[in-house]
Amino acid sequence: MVRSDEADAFYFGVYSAIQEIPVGRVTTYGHIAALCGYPQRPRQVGVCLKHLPADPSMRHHNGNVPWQRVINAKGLISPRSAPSGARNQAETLRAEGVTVTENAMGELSVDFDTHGWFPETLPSEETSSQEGAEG
DNA sequence: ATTATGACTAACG
DNA sequence: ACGTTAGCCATAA
Repeated sequence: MVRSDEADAFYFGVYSAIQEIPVGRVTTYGHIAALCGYPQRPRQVGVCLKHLPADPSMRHHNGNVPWQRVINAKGLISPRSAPSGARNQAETLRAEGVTVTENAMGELSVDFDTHGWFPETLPSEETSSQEGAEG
């Protein structure tokens, strides 16, 4: 299933970057895209995730990609993953220690200041790692 | 081949 | 603060 070298590299980069997200942290589609060297293609990150199983509990796929730690730039869990996928995603995040709150409109929100993970580069690419929530 | 859609986001009004 | 517009491009029809 070789789409193209470039696309394949993008997929690989996306999955790799997501796997670098620590337990109890979340980041955004745009940030994953940027880490892969494609800051203008956050949508494609969503496309990559769509290829993964909808059930985060089974995570028996492609290299255990913890896609539940990827949310949108507004700090909300993308409600389109499945009929109740966002709900399921929220439960999985809570199991990892992430505080997920629900708005009056039923939107599932995560506080970036508490759980955000936005390194400038992949920790694996750095000789020394630094991280922390910024505000 | 083209048209439409979408797990997105920054910019603009 | 909120809706609209523009950019992106893999998938699906």
